[in-house]
Amino acid sequence: MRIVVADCSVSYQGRLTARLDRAVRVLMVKADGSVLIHSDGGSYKPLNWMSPPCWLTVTHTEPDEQTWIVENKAKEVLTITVHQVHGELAHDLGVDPGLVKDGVEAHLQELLALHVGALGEGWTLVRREYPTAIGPVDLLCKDGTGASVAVEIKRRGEIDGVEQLTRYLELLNRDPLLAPVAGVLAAQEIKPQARTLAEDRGIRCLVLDYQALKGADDPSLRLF
Amino acid sequence: MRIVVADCSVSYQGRLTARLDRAVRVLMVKADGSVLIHSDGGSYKPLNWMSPPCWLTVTHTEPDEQTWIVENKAKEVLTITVHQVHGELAHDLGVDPGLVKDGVEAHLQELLALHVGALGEGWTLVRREYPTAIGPVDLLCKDGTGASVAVEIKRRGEIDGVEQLTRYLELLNRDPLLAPVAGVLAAQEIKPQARTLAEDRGIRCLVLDYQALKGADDPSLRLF
DNA sequence: CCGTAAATGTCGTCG
DNA sequence: CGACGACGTTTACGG
Repeated sequence: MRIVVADCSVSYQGRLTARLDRAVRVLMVKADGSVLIHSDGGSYKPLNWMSPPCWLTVTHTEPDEQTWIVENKAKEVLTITVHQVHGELAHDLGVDPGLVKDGVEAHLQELLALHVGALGEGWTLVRREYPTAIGPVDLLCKDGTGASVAVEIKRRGEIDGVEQLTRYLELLNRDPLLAPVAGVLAAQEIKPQARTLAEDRGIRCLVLDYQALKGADDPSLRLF
Repeated sequence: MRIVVADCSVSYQGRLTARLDRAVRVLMVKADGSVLIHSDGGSYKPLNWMSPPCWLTVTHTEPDEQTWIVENKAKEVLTITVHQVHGELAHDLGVDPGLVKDGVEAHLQELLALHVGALGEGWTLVRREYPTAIGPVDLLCKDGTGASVAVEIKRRGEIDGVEQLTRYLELLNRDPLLAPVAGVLAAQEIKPQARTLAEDRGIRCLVLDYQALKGADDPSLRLF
């Protein structure tokens, strides 16, 4: 990793054409050759960048000026003209152990698959990732009466999730072995608009309590 | 902007729970208090971060150890334990003039509006950005027989685009002066799932050749 | 390797 | 401020 604070101009030619006029910025060159150009604001997204795999070539066009050219296989080119270097720092970081996450959608699905009874009395799991022509349904279940229910799981329930589930339901209901198939949108948080649309379409909304699901050995599990 | 190369451990509690075990990383502290934690690989996305607006507090828990706590309004907390500092660099960058983009996206609509004949024999343009209650349709056309056709243009045709066009068609078909209105999804690339859904709904899929449209003076223009 | 869905998405625009 | 769509989306996961 090499970090350079420099007065620079930048141009990018690739999926679009973009340019950064001359200013002082931070250039981050990673071990794999990728380059990030950061300003002193915005969010984590750099002003401009080149992702690996890519190759950096530095040339001195003038005594006090460098030109960095970063290219990749797809012929995208990031060109950085370094007018003046204000600071520099380099260090070998080695390989990172990586981020360990907890609480994403996959975990919710896992937990709910394990405790499908939380959806209703006597419910059973048919399978996770039940395949359809347009993609897999998160959970396909049978309710207490043996009727099919498709469950779509989201961290946040929004319009998109309702649309997604609606598409699945439309397809599943064409299968005479399954039909009629009801729908449940399960999420840690459900936006009012999504709830309105879902209920309008006869889809049940269920707010999940992740903590309660995790502590599901606890019989005081509360989902409703 | 302040950059610190440090041996550190990190934890994040907020929309999810995540943790980074001890390793040497680059900590970038921006003028607005936001913090990025980068490793020597991956892409432009940091391993972990806190976006502005947020506030950084540094405490010395032990003589040779700092604890950085970054919090925001939503009570999300990023905690960085700095075990050892290997390098440091600070510089005032000032305000950046920002990225200037030259979009390609709008061009596609422009080009197709000019050469609407490419959609079919005898087609004519009614108008671009034809207004509906839920937003403008990219193109409204008449085909060779005088029937209405709504055209949705995307760089990449995905499910979302089909849903969008479906909503437009539903509205447009309520207008007795227009109905029946057919639909065309036109994109440089159409995903199989989107194609399946579109055709299921009677929406025609059309793959656009940007180069051919650009060289549209050339009578050998081929879209099909 | 390709395709699809998730994301602490981020970022603009528009109501 | 919230909703919606685009993004050089990026990233992870499954066939």
